[in-house]
Amino acid sequence: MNLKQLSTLLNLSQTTVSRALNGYPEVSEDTRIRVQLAAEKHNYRPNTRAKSLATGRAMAIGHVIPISSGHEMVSNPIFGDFVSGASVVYSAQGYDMHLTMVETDRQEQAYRQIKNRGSVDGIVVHGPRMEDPRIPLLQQIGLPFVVHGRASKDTSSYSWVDVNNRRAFKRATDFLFDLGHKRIALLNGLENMDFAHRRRQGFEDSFAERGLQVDPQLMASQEMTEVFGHDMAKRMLALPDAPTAFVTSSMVVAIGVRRAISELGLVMGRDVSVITHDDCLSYLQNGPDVPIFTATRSSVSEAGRKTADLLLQIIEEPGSGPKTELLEAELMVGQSTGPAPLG
Amino acid sequence: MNLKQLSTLLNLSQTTVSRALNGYPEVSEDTRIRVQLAAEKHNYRPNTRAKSLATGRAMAIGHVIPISSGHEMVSNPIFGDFVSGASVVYSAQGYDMHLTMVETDRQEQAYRQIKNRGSVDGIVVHGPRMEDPRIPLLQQIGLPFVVHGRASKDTSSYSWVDVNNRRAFKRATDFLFDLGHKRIALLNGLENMDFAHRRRQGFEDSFAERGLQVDPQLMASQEMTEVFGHDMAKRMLALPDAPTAFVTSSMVVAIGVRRAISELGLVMGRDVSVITHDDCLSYLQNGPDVPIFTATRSSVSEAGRKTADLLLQIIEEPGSGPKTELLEAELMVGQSTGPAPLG
DNA sequence: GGAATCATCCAAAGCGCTTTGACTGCCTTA
DNA sequence: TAAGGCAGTCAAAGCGCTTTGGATGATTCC
Repeated sequence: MNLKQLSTLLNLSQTTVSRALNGYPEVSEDTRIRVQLAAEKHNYRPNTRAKSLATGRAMAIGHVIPISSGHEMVSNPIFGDFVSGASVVYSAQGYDMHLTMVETDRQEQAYRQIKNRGSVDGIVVHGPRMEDPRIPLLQQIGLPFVVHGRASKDTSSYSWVDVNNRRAFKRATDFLFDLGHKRIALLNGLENMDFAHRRRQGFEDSFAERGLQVDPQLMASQEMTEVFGHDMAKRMLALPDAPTAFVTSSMVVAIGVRRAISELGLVMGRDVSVITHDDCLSYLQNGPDVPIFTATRSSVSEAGRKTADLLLQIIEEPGSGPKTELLEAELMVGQSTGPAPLG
Repeated sequence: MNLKQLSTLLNLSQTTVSRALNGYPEVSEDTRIRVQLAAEKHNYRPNTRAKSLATGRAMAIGHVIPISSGHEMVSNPIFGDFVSGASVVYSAQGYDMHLTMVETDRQEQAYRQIKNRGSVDGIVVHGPRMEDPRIPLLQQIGLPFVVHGRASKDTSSYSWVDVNNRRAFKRATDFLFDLGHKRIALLNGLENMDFAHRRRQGFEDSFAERGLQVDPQLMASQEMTEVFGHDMAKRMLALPDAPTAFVTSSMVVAIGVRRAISELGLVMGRDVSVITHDDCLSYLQNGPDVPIFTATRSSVSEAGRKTADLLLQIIEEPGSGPKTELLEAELMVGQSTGPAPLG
């Protein structure tokens, strides 16, 4: 059933039917109701492609996920939750969501293509690097966008939604210092990712405030996997001057650390403390009542919602300038931290 | 830059330019090259919406993810990897991917809407239940689809890609029996999900083959979280006649079991054995050399690729009948299993 | 030499929708 | 009573592309 059929069926012009359905005032209440009923009855929906051709609005948002082409591509575990947060906003406002996964080295082409094909009104940029060419590119080609995260080295103004990673990791480290820990290790994500760099800064801020130096042996930075957490923790705990506390960048890494700790016959929270960042992933919850891990917590699905909100605002009122939102992480005390062991 | 501009620029008709770019023979090699060069230079891409309006092909595939509306929606951790597998296939063949997340109770409306709006050529059905109304619905409205998984109670013929869950879980259980275990527990996903039901069948098959009865106390079925694995294992291990082995439905659950085991001062692989199903999620890898967990392994991103392949085949040659693919899981021996402890 | 063939190219219709501009009657207003 | 306003409707243009059904010469064939 399309507009034409529906309109001949009703003995009306396509114009009138269209107006009736889209809530224009130049239609009598009687015919509007008649039209709506008929549309309902025949399950009529305007064809998206025709509609957006005519209006110039795609009513769709693109999400572009960079994937590393080299080895097995690591799909970001955060992604599912982020997207499901965003999708709530989109569907509430009648937008569709398009997904594109692009190898890191084909980014530019991909974004240009997206722009020219005109199938989305705006896009969300995922996984920004410290210096990210996508941002100037998108500004240049004039496609509305919001970044999930930031690109530290980009001083231009653009829209983003980010967690205050630096502050969160400073607070986490402070918390451990306050408990009397002195040897504190950081297991971070890959530091070409912007968020990881900021987290390291927060970690170092805390040391600097106390006039202390970070021991490079106690910092590692890799893909955030369970195995990384385990292996690194095990290696560090075997050092002559082993750490008594760990700060980790994700729950999965913390779980690896926990495994290392228990393999060494130690008890987490007593012999070794662990604080992790917790993205509140739906399938990796941090315990029900008292959390398993003490954590800096910030919901990534919430971030998805906020990002989508911002992007739709920007699209609906162009020229309103860049919008940003900095989310603060909560510091939730769980069972994985305790006072530094004596001696 | 659109077709019209490009063609006036080249002093050619839109027809010729279009044909040149789409590889039709009625164009001289000279002009074809001239056109292609110009298109390249001005970064021309045909507008997707116009193109699909004209051709009737959307060149896009929809993925519809059911989300439970009630509590915090649990986004499937599998989803990211599945989708990234599928997206490789799509982009290789010039298809886009559309994502829709729909509350479970609004499914029917959503699918009808997708069909009528005509923005996709086919869809992938995620998370089938044992008796899933989406399958007859899609058959009725005539939208090509492939199910990731199966709906046991639906006897009609439709296309699907699935892991042989029943066989995998039978083999896992057999393996434990062969190691001398007698008290074996199953920590399963929600059993209204088809895959979970099949896994339970496999588990029970193994018992039946030995003339044994499953102890209902040793079976649990819930959302597959770490906390579920931990709490359930702890409860079961406290039973007078505690299990010596666990079969779990996901790595995350197995990790919870591991925590329970070590909290009780036991050693996994010696005092208690664990076999899990491993979806080969990119961010939750099961150890590098010798896997941490003995596991039935089947890559979900591979399943994504296969599903996408099938769906595109179905779309390109309609009427070729339903296609199916049953993937066998490998049984990988790791460090989490060993002979049943004596006494 | 005229007809038939072929290689190239083009004008125009059409995909399903929105939107502009115009056209009806009918009701006010001066 | 004539002019103006208004509510309700419609025909047609246009969004950017593909595709049908010719055109136009150039080439070949009898």
